Amino acid sequence: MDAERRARLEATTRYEPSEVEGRILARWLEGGYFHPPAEGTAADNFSVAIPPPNVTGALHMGHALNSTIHDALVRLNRMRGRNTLWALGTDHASIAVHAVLEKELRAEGTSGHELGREAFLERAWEWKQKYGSQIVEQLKRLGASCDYERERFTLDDGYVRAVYRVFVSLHEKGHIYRDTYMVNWDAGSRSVISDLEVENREVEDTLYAIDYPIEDSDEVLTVATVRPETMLADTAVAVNPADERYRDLIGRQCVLPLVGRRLPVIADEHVDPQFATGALKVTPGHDPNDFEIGRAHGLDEVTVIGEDGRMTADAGERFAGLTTEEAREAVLAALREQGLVRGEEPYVHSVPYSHRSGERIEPLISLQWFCRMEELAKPATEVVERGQVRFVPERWKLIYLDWMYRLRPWCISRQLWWGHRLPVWYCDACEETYVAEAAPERCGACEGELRQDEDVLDTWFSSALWPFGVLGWPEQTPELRAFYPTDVLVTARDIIFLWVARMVMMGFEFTGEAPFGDVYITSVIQAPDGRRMSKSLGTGIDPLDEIEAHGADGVRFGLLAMSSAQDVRYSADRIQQGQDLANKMWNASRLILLNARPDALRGEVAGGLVPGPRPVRVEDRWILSRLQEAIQAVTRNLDSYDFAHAALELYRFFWSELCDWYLEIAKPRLYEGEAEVAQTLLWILEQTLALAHPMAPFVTEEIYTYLRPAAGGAGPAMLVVHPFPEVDGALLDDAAEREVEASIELTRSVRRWRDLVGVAPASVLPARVAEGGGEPPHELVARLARLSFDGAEGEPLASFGQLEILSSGDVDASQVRRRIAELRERLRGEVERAERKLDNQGFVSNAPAEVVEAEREKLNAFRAELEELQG
RNA sequence: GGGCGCGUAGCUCAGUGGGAGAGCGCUCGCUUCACACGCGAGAGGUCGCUGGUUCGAAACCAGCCGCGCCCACCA
Repeated sequence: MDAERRARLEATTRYEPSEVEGRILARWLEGGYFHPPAEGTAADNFSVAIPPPNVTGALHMGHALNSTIHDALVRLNRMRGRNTLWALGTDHASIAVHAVLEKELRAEGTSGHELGREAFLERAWEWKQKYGSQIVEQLKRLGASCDYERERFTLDDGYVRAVYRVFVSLHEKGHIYRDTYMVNWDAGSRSVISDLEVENREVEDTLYAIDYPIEDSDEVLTVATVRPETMLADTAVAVNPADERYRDLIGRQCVLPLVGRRLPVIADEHVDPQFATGALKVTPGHDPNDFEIGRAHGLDEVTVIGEDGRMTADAGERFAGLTTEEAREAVLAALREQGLVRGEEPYVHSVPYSHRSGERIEPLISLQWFCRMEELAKPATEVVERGQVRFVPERWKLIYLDWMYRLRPWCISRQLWWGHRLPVWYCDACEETYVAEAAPERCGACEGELRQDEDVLDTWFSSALWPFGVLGWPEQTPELRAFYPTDVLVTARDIIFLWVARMVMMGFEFTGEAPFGDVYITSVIQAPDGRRMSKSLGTGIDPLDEIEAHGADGVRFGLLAMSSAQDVRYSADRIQQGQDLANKMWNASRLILLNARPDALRGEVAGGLVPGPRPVRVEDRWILSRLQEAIQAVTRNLDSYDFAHAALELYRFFWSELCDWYLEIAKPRLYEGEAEVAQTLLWILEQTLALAHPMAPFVTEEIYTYLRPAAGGAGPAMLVVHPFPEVDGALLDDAAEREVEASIELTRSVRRWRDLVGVAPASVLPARVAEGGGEPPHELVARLARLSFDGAEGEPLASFGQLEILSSGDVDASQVRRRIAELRERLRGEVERAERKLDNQGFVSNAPAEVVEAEREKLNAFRAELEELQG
């Protein structure tokens, strides 16, 4: 280390993330560490594909958690020496882009409609060029080691080819078809949306009872509805076939009020005789349930509500042009005039809303493209049933399967412009339809002009191809060979159906295998008060602000530490804990690096950087053994997706064992220039940095820039490609652990005593080892508990095992006696409790032998301690 | 209507059959030559309630109370 760097290290008593992170990131990128060669096989390599963020998106807490988890896994595997790819890309996000641009255009006093398709798309591309890479830059801030040189966008030419290939193939197989069917119309985005994009909300409405006169009689049939305006499209009235009350009416006609249409009274099992009057007005054009009934009975499908959410001309002159709410009032007023409103009552029920625009869904009959799911679902269901695709936590498996078992056709066309325009052409002259990857020139039948379908595909249609699309499929690219299938998918539970299930289906259909092995479902991070984190509620916390304030490592550690199988509230304390850990690592490293003499290093370097450790004392063997346990625990936790425990185990080892005890114990030897302890410390530091790197990459990499020259520069150029530590069984040492832990306990006892008795912290107390007491207490106790064994004589004030503390000027003897009495009392209680337990025959005979044995040992220990206090 | 999950220290959460844990907060004490984003010591819990299984339950079972989420075409 040159003098200047050394001086800087000495002066920097606080780790400054903002000063470090940009510099370290640049070196990773320059070094090409995130850009693996497309070599080897997917079985040997490690790969993941990022859930492609929306181009409109800014990094939110969900991305931050997801990316931190991805990155921990990616870095872990890269350090294990696997050829590792984190495939990166962004999603075109039709609806979101439309929403953003429409807002801009409105501000300019125009609209997409006025602009027209071509100009709108031009504008969308401009917008994408300008803002689309924002989130990618933000991922870098987090330290995400994606392959930034292989970035994909779902509207790239290659990706479009993949989408078209899939569409055409599914069409050829008969899975994709065009049909007139009831769909979820979202007047907000002016498009149809899929069932999955609909959310049902509890709404308080009014249930109206309306009299429908029966033809050629004075009787009426009373129906119940919350949407009186839809009566204008009624084409029947239905009753349950088993309902005695109405049996005679079946086959007769009602006269639809206000309209005058004849409505047959039909019998259908769907009708619940218990509900309201047991008579259902049937509106096949505007209610999904009625649509089914209508199709079953061959009823007319009348439409009175248009795609703009307003009443159409077919609603009649009085109502045409009104919104549905206005129409409802107008219809009710007209019915009241005729005395046909029989009753009204408050009624709570669930109503569909668009998850995209937030507007109420209007069920409409529309000509759309659909994808049948039965065939596609088969292998995707089996593979999860068999556990070849494994959900973590496992409970999501049931939820996935439950959905797969009752899949319905997926409406895949959208009335938008930004996206993959359907590869479908129509000939208006002869009504031929062409589905092809490339536009046909003319109609093959009549040579007529062709017109391409105006619609684009559901954004999730293209996302479903992501794991192989991102690797260049349908071309047989080297990337595809090297990295498909991927190893694990990490995502949030809200897109298990929208995305995960569809990827599995498409994976099987087009590559013959599942696109990933494990599916890890992350926590959802809520606001600290337990509400949803959202911009509109004002409950969002910006990860970039947090990175700014606490450093990327702090944010990463905090997110991992708070992650769980449950949803969790955002914990600022956990982030702070991570920041503190980074600072602690920095300062512990300073202690070692500034005091270890590099010329002291001896021995061979194997794999890493520092020659193996040179333990000479029991505490050296102790910390090396503890380090092995920590490596084992962290590794196991990372491999089993238990990130919180991985993070907290690292913290515990580093702070509570390495810093609190070993560094304090070893310090004097380090200052004295002992070569062995210096080497041991440098080796432990190297191992620990590598262990922590997947979770806290920046601070560990920064420290490595000091460690490497200090250690002679033999190892890997950067920590990012340093071998991940492996447990060395030869370093596990139970005897050393027991011995040092006993010393730690002794130290704690002495400190507790000092504190209680009120000895000044700085004063060193005379102490000795009781006669015939065997081995003297370890010298580390003397240092850590501030005792001196310089042969002083005197009365013992207190004893801890063989250790006696002698009276001196600083101690109040009466206070000491009182405390000792209390301690004895407590120990007697412990002895009694243990004795009682061991007297319990049930316990002794039924509990496992080692449990009983452990209890006996405890009892003996308490008895011994008590005995010692008697002196 | 069906399903999933949660209720543990003041707060946020671990712990899933052998004597209640972490971080923060709180109290007391420390400019101890890596770190005050620090060091040492401590207080604080009838583990939602009621029953059961067990020698032993925070953990397993049943019921109840409270909270959250997902799925579902009863107007």
